[in-house]
Amino acid sequence: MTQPVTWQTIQNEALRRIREREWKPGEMIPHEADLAAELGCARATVNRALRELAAAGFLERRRKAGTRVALNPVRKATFDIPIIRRDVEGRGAVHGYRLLERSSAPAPAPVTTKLRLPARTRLLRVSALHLADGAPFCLEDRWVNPAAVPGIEAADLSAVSANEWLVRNVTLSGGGIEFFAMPADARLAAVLACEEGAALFAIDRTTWTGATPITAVRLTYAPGYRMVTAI
Amino acid sequence: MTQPVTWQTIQNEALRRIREREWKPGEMIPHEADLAAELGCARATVNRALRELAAAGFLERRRKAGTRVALNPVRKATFDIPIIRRDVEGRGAVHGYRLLERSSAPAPAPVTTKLRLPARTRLLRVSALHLADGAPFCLEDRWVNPAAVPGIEAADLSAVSANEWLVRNVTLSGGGIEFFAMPADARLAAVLACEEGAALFAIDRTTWTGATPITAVRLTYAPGYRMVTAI
DNA sequence: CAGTGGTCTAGACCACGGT
DNA sequence: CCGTGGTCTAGACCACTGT
Repeated sequence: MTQPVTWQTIQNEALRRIREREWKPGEMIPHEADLAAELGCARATVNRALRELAAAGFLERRRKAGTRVALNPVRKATFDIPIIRRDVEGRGAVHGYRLLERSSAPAPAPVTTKLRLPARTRLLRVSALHLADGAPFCLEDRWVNPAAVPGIEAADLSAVSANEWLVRNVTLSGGGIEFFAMPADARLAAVLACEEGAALFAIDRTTWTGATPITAVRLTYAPGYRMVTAI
Repeated sequence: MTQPVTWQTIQNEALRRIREREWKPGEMIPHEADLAAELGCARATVNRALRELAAAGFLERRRKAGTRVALNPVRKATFDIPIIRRDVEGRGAVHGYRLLERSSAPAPAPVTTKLRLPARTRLLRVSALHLADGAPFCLEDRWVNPAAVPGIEAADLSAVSANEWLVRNVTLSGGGIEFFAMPADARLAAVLACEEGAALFAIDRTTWTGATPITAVRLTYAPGYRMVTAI
């Protein structure tokens, strides 16, 4: 009944020892070589198991110092940020999309600052409303740097959302995300069909390709939206 | 000037090829063995580089089918969920803590449902306010399953927050998180020193050890709070 | 300086799953 | 069936860092 030793076997064993306090928080655990010998596998296997536990925040590893059980395990939550259509469909609803506005205009200061562009740079502005089963779901307010995204000027954003177009056509990139709550102003209340002052969940996202700013977007969700994940 | 080949070298090269459309979305990429030969390294090195790219959502890998560039790269955002004291201190403020309530009571239905406990199970209820530089920062409303957490009945939660006590004394193995916005009711407005109806950012979290429910907590943040991360 | 984790290599076997 | 990724091994060298 002894199953073959894989790195997951080792990982589960390590987790068990942490959970059952055989290895106590803050305490050093045996070296990779010792564990390999004890558990009857190669050091590389132990390494992979422990490396991932360290990445997940359960262990802290340093060269020479060794490995210890994390004292304050930082819980990490990973969110998938799907394109909105998928999000809607994942909730079992039919996705709808309405392009509200598309223009070129000097971007307001908060946007240019976040994208580190000169003040009042002309950017492409796209506003669109996402619907779930016909009801307002999420307002997408976006500013795109056309210099960094050739082709978007010509793209038909009435059929495919800018969100989706960018995911499909723009290079990989990094960026930042902020989650927060904000009250509905008159415009939001009208578009999202809620009362003025209603508490709305919102996401600000900026996207880059290397040092080139691509887009800044604010997604404002209709009341009741919850962003869910597992730890 | 040729630097030693590490898995990160390979990973960057792969990212470059994806970014510059040498490998197009949906397209198959060369096999591990071919890449290893081309890039002058062992297959295991290529494997690690590509495996992590697949985990990050850039590639899709299947046995026999091979590896292809993801068509809809799912953006993933990872949040560190620190203990609140650290969060406050990380913002350059002094953390304060006030225990508001501590009692034992039958938990309301939403809580017992989420924790999959019988209706009206008696749980330990802890309410506490976290302060940043003396101003209300976050209200912690928590229900703890005392059967699963021996020792908490005797713990002094006026000095250390329940949040921190649990992190230190229980091994949390899993759970769920939900982020949302909600309006301040009368109690929240009073405690967080904001107006009734103000838009507040809130987090519902449930925690488990294996199949045993440990705790359900709602963290409600004072207006203006933003949860920030990088992609 | 010396111990520990980080990584690479070359070879091997296996499980999955298209064909 | 058999190609592809998934993983293990044994040995090796290296980088970092505490002492």
